[in-house]
Amino acid sequence: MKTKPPKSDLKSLPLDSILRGDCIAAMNALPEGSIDMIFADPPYNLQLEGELHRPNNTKVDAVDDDWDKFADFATYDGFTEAWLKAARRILKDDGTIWVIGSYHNIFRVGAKLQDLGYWMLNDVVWRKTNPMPNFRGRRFTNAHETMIWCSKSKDSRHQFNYESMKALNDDLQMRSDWLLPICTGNERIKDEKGNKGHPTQKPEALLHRIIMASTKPGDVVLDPFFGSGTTGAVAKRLGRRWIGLERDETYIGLAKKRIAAVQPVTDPSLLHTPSKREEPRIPFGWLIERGLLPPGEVLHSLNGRWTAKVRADGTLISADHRGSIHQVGAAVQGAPACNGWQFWCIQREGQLVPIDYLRQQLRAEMH
Amino acid sequence: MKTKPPKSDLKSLPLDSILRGDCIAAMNALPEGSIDMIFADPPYNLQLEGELHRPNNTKVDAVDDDWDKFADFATYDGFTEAWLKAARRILKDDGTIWVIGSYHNIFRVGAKLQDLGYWMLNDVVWRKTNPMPNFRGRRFTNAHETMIWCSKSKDSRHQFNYESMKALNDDLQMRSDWLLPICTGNERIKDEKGNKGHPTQKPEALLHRIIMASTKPGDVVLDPFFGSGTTGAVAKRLGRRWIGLERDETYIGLAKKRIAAVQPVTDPSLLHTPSKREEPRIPFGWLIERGLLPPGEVLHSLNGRWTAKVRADGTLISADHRGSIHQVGAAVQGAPACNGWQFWCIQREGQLVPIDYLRQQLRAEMH
DNA sequence: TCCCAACTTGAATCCATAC
DNA sequence: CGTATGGATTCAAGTTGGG
Repeated sequence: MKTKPPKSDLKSLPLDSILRGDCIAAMNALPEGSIDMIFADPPYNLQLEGELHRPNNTKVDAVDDDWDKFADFATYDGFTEAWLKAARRILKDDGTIWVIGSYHNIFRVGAKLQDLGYWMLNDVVWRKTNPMPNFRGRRFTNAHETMIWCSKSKDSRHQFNYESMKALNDDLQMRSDWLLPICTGNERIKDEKGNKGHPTQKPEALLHRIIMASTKPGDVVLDPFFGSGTTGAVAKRLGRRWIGLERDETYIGLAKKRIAAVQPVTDPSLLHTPSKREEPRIPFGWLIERGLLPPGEVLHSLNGRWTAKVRADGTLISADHRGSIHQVGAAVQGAPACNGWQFWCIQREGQLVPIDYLRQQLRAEMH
Repeated sequence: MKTKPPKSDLKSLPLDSILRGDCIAAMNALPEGSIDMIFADPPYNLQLEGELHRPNNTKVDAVDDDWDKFADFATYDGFTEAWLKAARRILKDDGTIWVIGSYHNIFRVGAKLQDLGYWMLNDVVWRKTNPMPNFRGRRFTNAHETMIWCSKSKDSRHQFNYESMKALNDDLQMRSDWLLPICTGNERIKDEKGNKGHPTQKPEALLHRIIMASTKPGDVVLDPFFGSGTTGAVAKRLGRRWIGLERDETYIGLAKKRIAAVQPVTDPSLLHTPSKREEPRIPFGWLIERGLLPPGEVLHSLNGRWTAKVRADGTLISADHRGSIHQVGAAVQGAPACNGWQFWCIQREGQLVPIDYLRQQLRAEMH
């Protein structure tokens, strides 16, 4: 895509402010080709039926707001198409858009993005360090959300701050899976009654990474579903201009107050927020999945007095006991506890070698 | 969804074999409602690459009339719809399907799954320990692929081996993000010239987890895009039946040889993890009938705050409430529900012991 | 002031069976 | 079919409050 003169100048934009009303109408009222980056956190169209309780009988405070209710997929698709079209018109030719969602909506959003001519650059997974567990034990813990990052079209020359991302990631290329905690504690905006101000507030660290990756200082960032204003708060801190669109007057009030308190960072060297590198925990079961131990293999205790068989799910079974390597190790000895990694051994060239040896092997393979 | 008699018996299925030909035709020739789980690794929409290039080099702008590209997506969508429909017909009512893909195709596949009435259970992210780096430094390293797990419909009662997954993950719930290496080294199938036999061979560890999570021993697993046969190899090892569909004779040859060399785990106790849910039900009244508890015995709540008396018909009576162990437990606490087996206790040697202990005793006596 | 235990909470399509 | 009911099920952080 060729570099063009901007279709509008900054003065014609309602910079650093929140526009109240329907986001589609508001976007249609903005000048064409004027926005550098859009971050959108649209309704997810959750389809919840009854109530959900934790095992301790407390009720989960679910998202049941009217703004998340759609009659059916067709209605949701129509809404998605309408706002994505409006967004595409106001985006600069080299601008990009981020959309976040869960499995309830993200596949529909992604297909629509492609249908409308957006060009996918990445899908990025936000892995939550502290997701809500699955309380009924019927599925996998829903521990991530998906973001889609697109340019306006295939030929766009999008902004990507490769070096900044590399620096954020201990000098390794930033991957498409990001590990970040959900928004809790002091960061979570409260209303005057002390309740959570918005049910789906996103963490500032997430927006920090997104804005740092795909915009320059001074760029205009627009958020059509502004909510509690995380996008505006981080954009202001990072020296970007921002525009928020929001229907709900209460959310607007909370966001305004929040953003007013933000101090922009003037010294760019302060922007370096190194991410923690995670040390992967290695469950014993992974050795079986990975073929380092076959199901049915016999393990021997270090002293040779006991044996146990490896099961396909990573538990052990001995004459009288079944459970984890630690549990069975403790049980056969009648001990209160046992480190199964050191206690159980395999035969290697006539020697008994603790299974911890295999774990070290696996760790090395996983860096 | 109610348990129904199977619509076909195992004898009518081409078990543990590869059918050569088009997967849609092959699925249409199989009996309805006969498959427990489908794993599908469909082709990505790679023909898109060249065709998006406009001959006149005009920018992609007004999306609605960009019918060239729409035609490409439409072709892929038509193919996706056809094979997903055929797959849904042969799936048992309580069966599930897994589909893996990347951002090139997974959003279209996901939307189509929903449109066809499949019910999403999870989207699962396969995080690669060793992804291909991004050479141009214009995007994030593409370090994951996405899998969608669906039941046939909203009312299905899908198989999920919660305890096995928990065991595989050091006794913590298995999350929706899985860290596994890509398939390399000895596991990678080579052709007779020593080149890689299949371009997108999936790691056996991935299939191990999928099959362990969502099937029982003896279940029938079908893979409509069989390729190098990873699904068959792991299914055989884990005591499941399998059917592979594949067009390419070369891949079929490689897969047959590979699967023939697999040693199945024969001991069922290594494959099946019992769960509390599948234990036979013991009515509380049986404890009284069998003399384990005399009528009039006083039960104490686990925290010692409440008491209730056992009546001869197996109900309890407290100061204000009368009913089952669960009902009275819930009522005294003012809770929406209560597991009376864990809540109510008897005195044994000065300790409060949950009545669940007596249930276990009774279960043991009944083997 | 420090420490530890107890309590709270988060975008959730979260049950199975008998009658 | 619908309705009633037995009874299985949670992880990581942050906050609160007492000793």
